[in-house]
Parts: sequence; C-alpha cells; structure tokens
Amino acid sequence: MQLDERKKKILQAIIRNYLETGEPVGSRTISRYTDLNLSSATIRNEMADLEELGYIVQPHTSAGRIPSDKGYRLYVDTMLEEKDKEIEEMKGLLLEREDKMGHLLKQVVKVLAQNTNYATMISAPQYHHSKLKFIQLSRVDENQILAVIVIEGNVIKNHILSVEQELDDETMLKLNILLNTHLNGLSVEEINLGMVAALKHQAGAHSDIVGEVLDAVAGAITEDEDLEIYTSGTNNIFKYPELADQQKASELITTFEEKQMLGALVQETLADENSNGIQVYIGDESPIQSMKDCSVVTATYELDEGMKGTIGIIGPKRMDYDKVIGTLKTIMHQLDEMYKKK
Amino acid sequence: MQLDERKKKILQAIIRNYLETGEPVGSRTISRYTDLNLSSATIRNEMADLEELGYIVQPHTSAGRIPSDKGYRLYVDTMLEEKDKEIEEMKGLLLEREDKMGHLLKQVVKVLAQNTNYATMISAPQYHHSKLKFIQLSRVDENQILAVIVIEGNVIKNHILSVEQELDDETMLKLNILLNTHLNGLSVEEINLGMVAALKHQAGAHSDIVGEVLDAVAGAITEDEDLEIYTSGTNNIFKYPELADQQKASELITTFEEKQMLGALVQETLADENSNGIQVYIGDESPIQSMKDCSVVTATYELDEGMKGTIGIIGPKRMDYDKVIGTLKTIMHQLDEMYKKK
DNA sequence: TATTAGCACTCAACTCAAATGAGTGCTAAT
DNA sequence: ATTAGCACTCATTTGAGTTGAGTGCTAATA
Repeated sequence: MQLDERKKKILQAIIRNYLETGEPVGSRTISRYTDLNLSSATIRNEMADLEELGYIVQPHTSAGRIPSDKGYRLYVDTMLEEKDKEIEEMKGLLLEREDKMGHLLKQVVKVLAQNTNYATMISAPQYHHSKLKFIQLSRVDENQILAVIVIEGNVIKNHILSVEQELDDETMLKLNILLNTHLNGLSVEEINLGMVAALKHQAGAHSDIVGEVLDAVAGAITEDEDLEIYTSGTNNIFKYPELADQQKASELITTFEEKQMLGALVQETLADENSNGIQVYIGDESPIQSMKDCSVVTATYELDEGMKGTIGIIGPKRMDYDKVIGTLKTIMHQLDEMYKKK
Repeated sequence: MQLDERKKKILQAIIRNYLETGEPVGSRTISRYTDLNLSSATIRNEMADLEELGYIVQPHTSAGRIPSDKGYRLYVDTMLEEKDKEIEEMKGLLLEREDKMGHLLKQVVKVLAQNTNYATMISAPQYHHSKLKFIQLSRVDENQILAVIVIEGNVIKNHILSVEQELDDETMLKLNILLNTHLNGLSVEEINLGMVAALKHQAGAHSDIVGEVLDAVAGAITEDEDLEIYTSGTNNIFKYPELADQQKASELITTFEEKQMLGALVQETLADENSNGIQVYIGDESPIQSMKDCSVVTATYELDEGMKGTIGIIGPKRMDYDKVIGTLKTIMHQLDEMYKKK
C-alpha cells in the first residue's frame, strides 16, 4: 500500500489536531477539520490504512487515533524540508567564560523555557584540543601563590598553592619566565613527561611548585569532565497531562536535576555531524531513557574557535515543532547579537 | 486545661506514628502503640482534649487525628532541647572559592538528599565587607589585558579588558604597582570617588584602563547579587503523597529551579541570630509560600573569616526531624574534615 | 470503482447507590 | 478515673448501569 497525497493530508490533519488537543482524534473530527470534503466513513477507511502502515495507533478499541513515533517522524521531516535550514552563525566574542558565560546561558535557557512552555537545557561550549596561552604566578600573601592559567578561547583557571617559605620577587619572575617561554602555545598532549622533568630540573629548589602548576595546567586543559549544563522550565512538564503523572514526572525531574544525565544528549547531538544544526528525537529515539515519552529538539551552536554547545527543548510528543524550531533559531540569532555587543 | 505528662506522651505517640505512616492515627492504634496501657476510649477522651488544645486536628469527622503545626512545633522544640546543640565549627581553609567550592557544595547537597530522602539546598558562603587583597594585570595578547582580582578569603575574580594599542612591559608594571599600593586592604566603601579620580590622574593616558579595573573591583567585592544556591533531591517530594499532587509538586519544583526564590530562606536563616545553628520552619512559618505544606530545617555553617552559608532540608511536615538534624550535624562535621584535609 | 449512509458493536469514562470499615462521641457500668 | 459498649459519621471502595465517542462492516449510491 502506498502513502498517497490524500493519506498524507489526513495524517497531517490528525497530527495537527492531536497537537492541539492532546486527545485521540476520531474520524468525524477529521471529516470536518479538513477541506477534503470526505465523510467520516471514508476517513475511517483511510485511517485503517494509515494504522496498517504504522503512522497512527489506537490507544484502545473505540477510541480515536493518535500519531505513532513513525507518524511524528514523517511530519517533522517534511516540515523541516519546507523550512529554510540556515542557522545564523554565531561568531567572535571575547568573553571570560567562567564568569559571564554562566549568567548569559542561564538567562538564555530561561527565556527559551518561557517562550516555548517546554523544559529546556543548554550546555556551555566545550573546548577541545585547547592550547595554553599564558601562565601567571603571583604572590598573594606570605605562603600562598596564585597561579592564573589562560587557555585559548580565554578560558581562565585559578589555582592557589601553598608554599613553605616566602619566595622573593626575583624568584617569582624567574619562574614566570621559565613557565611561559616553555609552555605557551602547547596543548596538553605536547606537555610530556620529559618536558616536565626538564622544567623541574631548571626550577631547581622550586621544582615542587612547577610540578603543581603543571598539574593544574593539565587539569585546566583537559577539564571537560565538568560539562556545565543549565536547565529551566522543568515544571512545564506538568502542563502536559501525558507527562505529568508521578512516575514520569519524577523521572524527568531527576534527569534534569542530575544534569550529567543530559550529557548523553549533548554528546549525541554534537556527534551527529551531517544534520545542519537542528535535530529531533521522537520517543525512543532519544538517547535518554527517561524521555521515551517525550520529543526532544536539539540545536548545536558554535562560537568562535570551535567552541560548540547544545541547546535542547524537551516536551511532549505533541510538541509544537514548528514554533520550537522557529524560537530556537531566533534565540541563536539573539545570542549572536548579544555577543557582538560586548 | 493543662498539658500534663500523659497528654504529652499521647501526643508524642500520635506524632511518631503519623511520621511513619502518613495516615491519620486513631485511638485504637495509640492504645496499643504506647506502654500506657489505656483503652482506646480513654485515649479518645485525651485526644479530644488535645484537639481542643490545638495540638492535633481531625481531617474530617470519623477520621483519626493528625498533628497540627502547633503540635509539630512542640514536638520539635522538646526534641531539640534533648539534643546537644553544639555544632561542629568549621574553620580555616584555603580554597579557591569559585572553582572548587562549587563542586564541593554540589556533592554535599547531593549526599544530604540521598541520606535523608528529602529535597535539599545549600547556599555558597557569602562574603560581607570584604577587602581587596591583591590585583594583577597581565597582557594576554596584543589587545587584551587580564585583570585578576583577589579578595579576602581567597575569592578570585577574572576580568578581561580590551585595549586599543599594545602596552609595553614597563607600563604594565607601573599600573600594577599603582593599583596595588593604593588599593590593597581597602573595602569597597573606602574606594570613593576622590580616590578614583586621583588614581585616574596618576595613570595619565591609561586612565580608562584604571577606570575599568576599578569597576571590576567594585563588582567583585559587592557581588552578592548572585547568591549561588545548589539544590538536590527535588524528586524526593514525590515520595510523600501529601506533597506529590500536581499543584504542589509543580510549585515546589519551580521554587527549586528558580533558585533565587530560595534566597528568602537563606536570608531568614542568617538573620535569626539567637538560634544556635539549626532552625525549623513548620508549614506557614516558612518564609517561602510554596512550602506552606512542608517543613523546612535549616542550618547555618560558618567558615573562616565570617563566611556564612545555609543548608536547608525541605520535606513533608511529618519529616523525621530527629534523623534530619542528626544528619545535618554529621554533614557539617564532614565538611569540616574535608576542608582540613586540603 | 470510489464514496457514503447506516447500523451493530466496543469500551473508557462517568454516575449513583450500596456496602465497608475505621474511627468517633456519649453513656452507663466498673 | 477508667472502660465497655453502642449508635453514629463519613471517606472510600465496589459494582452495576448509562452514556457517548468511535469503530468496522455491509449494502446502497454515484
């Protein structure tokens, strides 16, 4: 059996209607709803076909039909085709990641949640293969030294180390020069054991300090373990009865609270190279188990220097895909603007 | 009417039982449950008295009794009296607040949630009247300067500023000396307009840089607007039917997500000076509206140098107060240990 | 051959009344 | 002062009956 034009139209009508109401939709409704001028009986026949083809299902005999995952998938795919796909690129910014980035992302994710009425998440951009840009040791007081480590992309890490006896200015200067001349521009892979040994040797009596600083550098560069993820609008799930029962709500909220769990989504999104920015996971397609009754729309944003992050919107399967994707694009555009301003 | 010893015992038995089951408790149950050897009829009489006194209420005729807020209050107060009140003091630590503190607090709040089965929160310690300890300007590349600002208590702030043309080493050194000699040890109140003008004047051509750095300093010191709060175990509320209905759950979860809302709790807790560490808010006593059906137990922890933060546990009124307070103390002790180790 | 009207059938959801049982208040006996 | 006993209350459970939206099938129609 083929999916002819009329079947497609009926399917679309079913999905549209279900998106609005959240209730199974019957043949009579569709008979009115569309401009096809067909009787409910005819619609019933077509619906039987659509069910056989797997695009819609009946929750129980004598109930209307609701879209299956396959049905949603078809709907989303055709919709995406119609839309223009270019996503505004986000570029160039100087930004102290640690401090301000966090605030900005929190704001973005909140606005997104308010606009869409779904739960939202955003991951801070991750830096890969970053190189050391600059190290600065300073004396904070008698027995504490502050090491400031700046990595490409202006990621800044601070590390305080304690020392036995006070170091004089000259020693500090020497250590600074030693570290910067040898290390600047190197990635963590390039800082090997031999180099560490050589540096320590040159540092003489202060090899322990050099050692500790190098550890901090390694930590700072490879530190993508703590993938920062911000969420908002978790409570929106209560707006959709099909997600609001205790079992599901509890699971979802746990997922949103244990933000690491969302990491899987970020990985999955970033991994999928050939999609141009926006991806849609319907039901079981989602990499996260607790979202098997949801739809998830993700977008990848990219800042300067290959820093990529992920935005995600999690809602019921009968999500307003159209609006969500539009909003995502707008948000990305605005993000871009905001950065440029700074 | 007086609250004699027997009435107290019966009240305590009612509360204990209700804490366990979450169901209204009847006279027959108490008649068995206690070692008073009284018939259910007698208990009924006593219960009638207790109700008149306002310690217990009946959800409806022909149901058992449940404790009123007043009843809980009595229970908690007497329990607190019995317990030893000293809280382990938490002291001395060197810690880069920004980086590691966050991780630690996240861990603490999580452990607490797992141990108690309630929702938990912790606020990062706030710094008041902090003084500037140290400023360091460094050149990151041609037209960017990194300002590192260290405040008492080793709070470190980074700020990147852009400059038109490159500054030579000598200028950098001069600026560093200028800033440090004039500003170190000052609190934000002491950095007044006259001083700013004088510094700018001395900086000559680079007054704009000095201006920006001073802004950053002011921002860093007074920055308690972004009171950091971490939460965990939100989903635990689903374990208590009396909190798990959609309306209440949604409100509570919103509160936990919009962490600023929890700020009221922190303020309230810190404000109450004369309680020695642990406070209990029952029902409407809570400063947060959405928690009117909950009990909230808070504790103040204090680190070196007057840095105070708040830990909070939010659960149903029939919270296991005993255990919660014990756990809170243990956690504080462990926090202490962890700091000492570093 | 495609569409439609009509009808019997299904089944979740609602309604309503009866049954259940945990719990109370009161009274009279101990 | 305590208790046994009993009538009474009322939330909750149960089950039968009703409703109504929706289906599948068949025969008539265009």
